[in-house]
Amino acid sequence: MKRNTWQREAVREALGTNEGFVSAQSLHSTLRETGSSIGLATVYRALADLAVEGEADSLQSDQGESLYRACTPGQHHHHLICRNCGLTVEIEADAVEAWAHRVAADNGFTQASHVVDVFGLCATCTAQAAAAQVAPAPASPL
Amino acid sequence: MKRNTWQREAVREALGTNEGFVSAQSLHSTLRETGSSIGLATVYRALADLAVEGEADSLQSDQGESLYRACTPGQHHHHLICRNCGLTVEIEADAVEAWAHRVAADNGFTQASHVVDVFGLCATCTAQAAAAQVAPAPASPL
DNA sequence: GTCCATAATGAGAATCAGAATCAACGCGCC
DNA sequence: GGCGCGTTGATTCTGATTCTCATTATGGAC
Repeated sequence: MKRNTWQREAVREALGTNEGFVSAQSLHSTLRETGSSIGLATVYRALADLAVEGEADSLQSDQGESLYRACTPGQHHHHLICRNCGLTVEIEADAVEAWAHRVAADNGFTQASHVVDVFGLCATCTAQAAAAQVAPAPASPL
Repeated sequence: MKRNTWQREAVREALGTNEGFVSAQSLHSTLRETGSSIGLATVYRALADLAVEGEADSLQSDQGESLYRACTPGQHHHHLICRNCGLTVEIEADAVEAWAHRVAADNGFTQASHVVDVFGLCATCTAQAAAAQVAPAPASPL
């Protein structure tokens, strides 16, 4: 039987208030900062559970950390992620789904699953980067 | 200046003789088994260099390990990977490239890059799995 | 061929994310 | 309210990867 604990709820809520992907470690710090006495192991367990139940998406950061984010349950989708601020947009990819299955079948593969994530700079961060371009770091003047 | 050492060459060669993705750890063991005295740190450095130079592809396994594989340099491509035996097929994905850029642009994102990998069971492993189905592990007989 | 500066190496320590352990706690059912 | 057992959290452990630093050996100059 699955029990409903405030810790699990706190993790779910903390995840929901975040618009981008967060690591288990930083989610734990955040919860501790809000006065919660939740343990790190519990955060890991709760996140793993949420991911299994389809209430959270997970992906690996460049550094190999697992990052999590609340998502629409029971629906397969992909992400468009700002590599600067972490802003995440859920995108549908029916075309890519079909393509992935076709490619797999063409090569004799069965039980195809796929990882499709798009990284970029969101409009805000693009604007900021453009502003920074006004005073770029000078190249070696030699 | 980049120097040419036999260690770096050994890593490149070991990577090339492998048809699937291998972890740094197992590549190191393999090299030691062949009598090489190469160090683990060196294997990591060599793999990181190869990845930067585009001579190797890397991805994260389920367990968070970094896996590497020799690849055609200077060419963007994706992978169809057998989740049982690790067999890897390079696939082209022009359609997906275009789709990724369009989706990014539609959402105001710039500098789009993407991660597209397809996992499945290769023909061989599918056949093996089917054979195993003949004598499945019995469910609880109660 | 020899010399030299320095990039690269390798053994081991350090670091870090995450999993495992286990006694204590507390939720849900009776 | 009592009980059983699922959950928690402090701690320890593990395993991958990175860092450190003395040593080695490459490649260019001569």
